[in-house]
Amino acid sequence: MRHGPDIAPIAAIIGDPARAAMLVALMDGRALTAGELAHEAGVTPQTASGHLNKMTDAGLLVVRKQGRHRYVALAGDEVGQVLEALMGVAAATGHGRTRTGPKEPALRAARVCYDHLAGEQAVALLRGLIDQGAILDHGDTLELTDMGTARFAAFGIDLAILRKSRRPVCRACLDWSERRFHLGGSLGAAVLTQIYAKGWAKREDGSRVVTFTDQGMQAFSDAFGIN
Amino acid sequence: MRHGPDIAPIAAIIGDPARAAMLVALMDGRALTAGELAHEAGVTPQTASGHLNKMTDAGLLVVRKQGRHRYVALAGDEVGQVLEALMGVAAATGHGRTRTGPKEPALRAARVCYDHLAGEQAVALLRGLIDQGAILDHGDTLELTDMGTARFAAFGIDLAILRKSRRPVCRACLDWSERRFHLGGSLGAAVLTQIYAKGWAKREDGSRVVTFTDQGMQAFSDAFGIN
DNA sequence: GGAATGCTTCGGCCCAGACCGAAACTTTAG
DNA sequence: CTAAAGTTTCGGTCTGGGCCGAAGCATTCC
Repeated sequence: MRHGPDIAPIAAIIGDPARAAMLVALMDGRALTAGELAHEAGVTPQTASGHLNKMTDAGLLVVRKQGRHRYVALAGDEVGQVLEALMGVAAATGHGRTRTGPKEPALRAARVCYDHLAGEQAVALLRGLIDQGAILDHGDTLELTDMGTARFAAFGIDLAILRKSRRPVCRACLDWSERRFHLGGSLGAAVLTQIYAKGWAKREDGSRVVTFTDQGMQAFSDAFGIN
Repeated sequence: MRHGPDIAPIAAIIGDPARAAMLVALMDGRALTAGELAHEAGVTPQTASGHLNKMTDAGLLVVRKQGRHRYVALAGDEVGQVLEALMGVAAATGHGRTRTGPKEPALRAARVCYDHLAGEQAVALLRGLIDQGAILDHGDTLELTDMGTARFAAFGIDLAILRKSRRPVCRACLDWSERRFHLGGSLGAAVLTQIYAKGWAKREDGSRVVTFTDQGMQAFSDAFGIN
């Protein structure tokens, strides 16, 4: 502990099986109630309550009380990124039977990563945007071109609004199943929102899987120049 | 625990203060002996031995026995990336006094990240390489151009050798003090090696700080088109 | 109003695991 | 060969913390 922040307390919090299960359950970006998380982790509500207190105190979660429910969500996409990174190491170092990613093919194809799209489709999306010249990757951050801004405006996303937030608009997020980058940040979140709004895809209940309709997949590919 | 690898055991291992101290001490990329790590973590050798066994079993460390010493190093740059990511969250969520990065200005300017350069200088380096057209950022990975290959050859780095290893040559590594990307991978490591070899800079003992000489800084800036 | 639901606090049990002392083992030094 | 240094294994102690039962607040429903 010569310098830099102390990572042990944070890692210790993630290191408990019940808490890790809760965090993973929250990785789809939804806000869940304390009771749902207790069931998810396989512990009683009073045990879960203690865990949630610890995680909010540590700044990993944010809470919103609403009626008699307590809705909990990940505190930010930074937390989600750490969880994905840990999954990468856990998968790589996992005792022998190293599976490259999720078992279910559906999960590998398209899933939710915190609040944006991940998986094969997401990787293809970013690749298509770069090939089209809508996004430049300038080393430190992804950079949206004017052409890209216009394209997203046509897609129904107003970049001016996104830029007002402190959250980075474009962010390269490492996909632990594909081992490639996909589009994160507020723009990545907005794209997923639009995909839902247009009815191209919907989220499977109780899972991170995102299922595209046939027409949705076609429209998605056309819109972003995939293959 | 619906799907995906189990992150709790890995996080639990990092979550112990003594083990976290050892891992952080190893982040400068050197291989340290078991005794040195015991001292670093403030525990007795026999306690450290147990910790090292756990971490090697988990795949976080690699060991090389040499004489009566046991040299230990991080198992790969993936592990280093997780540690840096955890530092980012620990710094961001750390009780109020959020410092953006290392306190010491020297540490912020240039330091070692696993086995390559990090800090302001490293970020400037990658920026310069991209501006020069030596490296293209193609979304998923950084891509070295032919021009870049020639430039590095002139710098004394043989890319053909680097490409033989399974380790990625170019890798974008997120700098937790600068919050920007710098050059990692085997090429990043080779650059740092050459900087040492040319006498442009040297590592401070017992610290991650890298100190450039005046001429070294000048030569470094000239070589990579910084500012 | 009473009853049900969701969540929290309190108290106590219990176990994993971090720690060290002592001693053995291995390699280098003299 | 003896001595010393580095490391490991064994045995035992002890504390931190995860867990649940019971009870106590809120909020909503009837």
